[in-house]
Amino acid sequence: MTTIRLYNTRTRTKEDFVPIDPANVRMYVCGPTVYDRAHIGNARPVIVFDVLFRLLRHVYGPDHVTYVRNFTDVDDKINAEAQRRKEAGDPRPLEELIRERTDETIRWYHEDMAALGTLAPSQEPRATEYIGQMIAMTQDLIDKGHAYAKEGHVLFRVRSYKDYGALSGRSVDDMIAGARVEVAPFKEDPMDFVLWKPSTDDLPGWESPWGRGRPGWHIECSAMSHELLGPSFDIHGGGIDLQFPHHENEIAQSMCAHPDAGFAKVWMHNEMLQVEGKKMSKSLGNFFTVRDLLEGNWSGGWKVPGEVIRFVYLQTHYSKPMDWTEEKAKQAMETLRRWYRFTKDISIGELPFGFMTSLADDLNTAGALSFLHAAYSGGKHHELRAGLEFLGVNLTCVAEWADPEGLLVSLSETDRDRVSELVFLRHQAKQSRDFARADKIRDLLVAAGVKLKDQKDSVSEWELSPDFDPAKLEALK
RNA sequence: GGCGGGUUGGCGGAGAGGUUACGCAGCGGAUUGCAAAUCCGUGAAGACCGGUUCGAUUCCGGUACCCGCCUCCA
Repeated sequence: MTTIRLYNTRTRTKEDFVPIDPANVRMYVCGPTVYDRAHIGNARPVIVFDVLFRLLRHVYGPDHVTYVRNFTDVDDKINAEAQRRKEAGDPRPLEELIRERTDETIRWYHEDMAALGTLAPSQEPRATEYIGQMIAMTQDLIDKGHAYAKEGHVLFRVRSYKDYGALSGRSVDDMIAGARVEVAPFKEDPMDFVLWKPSTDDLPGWESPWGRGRPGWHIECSAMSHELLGPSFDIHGGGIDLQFPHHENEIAQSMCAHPDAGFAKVWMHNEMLQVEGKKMSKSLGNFFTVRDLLEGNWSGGWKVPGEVIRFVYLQTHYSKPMDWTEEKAKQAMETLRRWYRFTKDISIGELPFGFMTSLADDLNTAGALSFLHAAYSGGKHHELRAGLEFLGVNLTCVAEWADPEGLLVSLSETDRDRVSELVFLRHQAKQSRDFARADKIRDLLVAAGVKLKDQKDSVSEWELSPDFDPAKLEALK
């Protein structure tokens, strides 16, 4: 059996992965707050842990892996958007507006992530459907002396968990020294964090022993992972920016509520994504959603197929910062296009030599890809295909933009005749050795997005680029 | 200020204490009327300064620079 090795943030070492129960390998990944379209940074953990999900299913069997990824659907940004709609004149109650907004955002999320070739997790719990469990866990933490209620809030007593800060390598005292937060007066300790907070009438809220309110951010992951995966499970994943405070607080809550269980064994964190070397931000104009890329609504200006986006992400190890650049996207597209031609009609073979070893070595997707290149240049196209399938690069989807015949389907009769005519005219010009004319026609066709493949004696074969523009064919007299 | 991560050839990007990463671009060649596409071949690296070692880009220490987190952003 393949031994998977994973870098564990908790121990800061790469370890052999040994599941608690090989018959049910359990993974929890922090999912999105559903207030808007997912941006391309959100897509990174989704792709990274999708690859891990596929690897685990391969090694332990598809029915022996449980992957939970949550939706945070209680959040101030969601509330703000719902309130904006209400103020705009929508007469419906706030709760309904919120539900509509989160339902819509979840639908978008599913569409966009599916376009990236990711499998659906086993379960996708919504925070609002686990409020009862959160209240119960909060009460349990109070009962055990790890939390206290004050002025409608419930706060976690950080000093009651001796290992607080272990995951992110901080001590409570250091954090207080460097803290820039204003400390609420009802906190016993500046680092204590909220498990429950009161809601005003214009905010969504749930009845609780501490009055009408809503949960703090961190408790949802503790409550839902416990409910769906049990008090201990194998892998907990998310972006490195969640390491502190979110994951630190999750550990504190869960370890204090279930002291002997150990909570998550392996903690994995993906590094952040940049765009053209800079942090992605709306003010820099380099902020893109996945949908923006898919629809060509970004600085590159062209539609980036989901498989291409996925391929670009796979080229960088998850633990390193990744830079999204147009150049990378172009190269990835060319590589996939070339590979597609040689794999489309080929059966799935064995995985290429070295492929699985790389992937099992802390998810070295970039290394695994190099073995795909080797399979390609070695003529082992059925192995190349197997590797692509394994990584979730769906050739059926690639066909939509890489298959010349597929592109021709959408070509009108007139345009097809026009292209054929020009290709034939060029052929005639070549026959009569009028190379000036032949080259002029060639330049026109290329500019219009027609790719020519010259044959020895017969008329050239041709196919279309995705950017084919029939209007440009009219330039020739 | 505290904590964490990074720095590899023109660009992107991996592994390994000593032997070619790989991809793109470049260069040379095959092919072509010339190109494109395709194929073959090929030069080029390890931020800086020390240390360990027979030998380090790979291990250890320091310096510089970059990035992230510390503010419910993956």
